[in-house]
Amino acid sequence: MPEQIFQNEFEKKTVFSDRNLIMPHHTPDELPFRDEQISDVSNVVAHALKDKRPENIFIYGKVGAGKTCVTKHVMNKLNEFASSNNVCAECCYVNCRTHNSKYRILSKIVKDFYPEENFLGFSAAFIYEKLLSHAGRGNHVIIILDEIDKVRDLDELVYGLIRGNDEIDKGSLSIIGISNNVRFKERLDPRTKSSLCQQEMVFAPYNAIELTEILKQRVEKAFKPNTVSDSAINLAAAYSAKESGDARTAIMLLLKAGELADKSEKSFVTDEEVRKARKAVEEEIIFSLVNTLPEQQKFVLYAIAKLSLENNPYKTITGRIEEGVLFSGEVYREYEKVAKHFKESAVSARWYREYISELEIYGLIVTTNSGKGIKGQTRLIKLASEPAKIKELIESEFLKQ
DNA sequence: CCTCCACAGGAAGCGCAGGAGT
DNA sequence: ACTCCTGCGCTTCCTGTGGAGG
Repeated sequence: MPEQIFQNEFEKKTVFSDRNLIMPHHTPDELPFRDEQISDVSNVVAHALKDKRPENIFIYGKVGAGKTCVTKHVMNKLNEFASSNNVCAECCYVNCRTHNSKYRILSKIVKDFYPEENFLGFSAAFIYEKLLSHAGRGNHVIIILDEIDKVRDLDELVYGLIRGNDEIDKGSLSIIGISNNVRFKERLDPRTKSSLCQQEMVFAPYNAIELTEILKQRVEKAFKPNTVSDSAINLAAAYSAKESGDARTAIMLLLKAGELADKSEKSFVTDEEVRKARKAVEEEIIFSLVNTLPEQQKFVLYAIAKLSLENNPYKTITGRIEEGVLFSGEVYREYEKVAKHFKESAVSARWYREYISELEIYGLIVTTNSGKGIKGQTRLIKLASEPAKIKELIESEFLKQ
């Protein structure tokens, strides 16, 4: 039986030549339209090769604008160059989503330098000293903090690392911070801010033309020749450019489209696959979004979906007629019923409004302020996607438990 | 014009979990 | 091991707002 499955899988036709090259985490050798940024980062980092401390860099840009790719690319090149020329400069990459405190970051860095030793359970001070003595031997250490906004005690971390430079005669410590959150910089301690932002760089999102070129390059490497039509690539680029200019989702879109082609045993990826892939990706996002919602918020969303289905007689708003539009108060009362049904107590009306605002930020619902024709001031709520699907999704979630 | 309605959203404060300091 | 502190989710209370209706 397994032999049969293996044999089938082995013989299965595929449009991919090397699927790994189109996975989201893969760092490509070439980064189109980022030459300027690469040389900017390299110029700063290059000081380390001349036994000088590179300035700290703060890189800001939206998701999928190539921030991580560019820094990782420069990091790899620098590490290569340093080791082949016997220079004591090294980069160390930390993703702060998983290492989100000073202690975790420091242990991760030290562990990278001494892979054979185990630092679990050692005090923060010990690990800090270990890092300092490593740098103090003449090493120029550049620490890349990706998603730096996720660090809980960033002020202390930055302060500690900067101050560390005063305590060592040789070598140095520098930071490259990467973030996609604009407002995060504002909450920083002014001293942290000024030392972290010695050099500031902004990565603009890609436009449709650039995305097309990026996708073409990836397709050439990851797909078999002539399996992806030009218009499919253009479509994927156009979708992503319109929404965010995000290269990562554009690439994901093509990966998904390729998978769909394989599944239906087609040997080409066309517009149709890209369109289907987009729908699938959207649904996946909604699915995971809804799944991670707190229970009470699921009740609220469920109440909205339920009412949207029931209230089919269209609600009239002066001048226009819309389907599935609900009043805030009406939803709250329904939500109370839903919560009661599941034997949970409902949150207060005030907090329910916070839930509504949050659901809107997530893009699960759309709200507008009531205008003329409606008593008082209230919000009109509408589900952003199909009510039946949302209702079904949440119902299946609760049946599982 | 005033009052009422049906909410929006700010401010203060409460209870709790979990991390830091001792 | 213990306190202390802090952030988080939430409630309570309150003021503000814009249209309906008298």
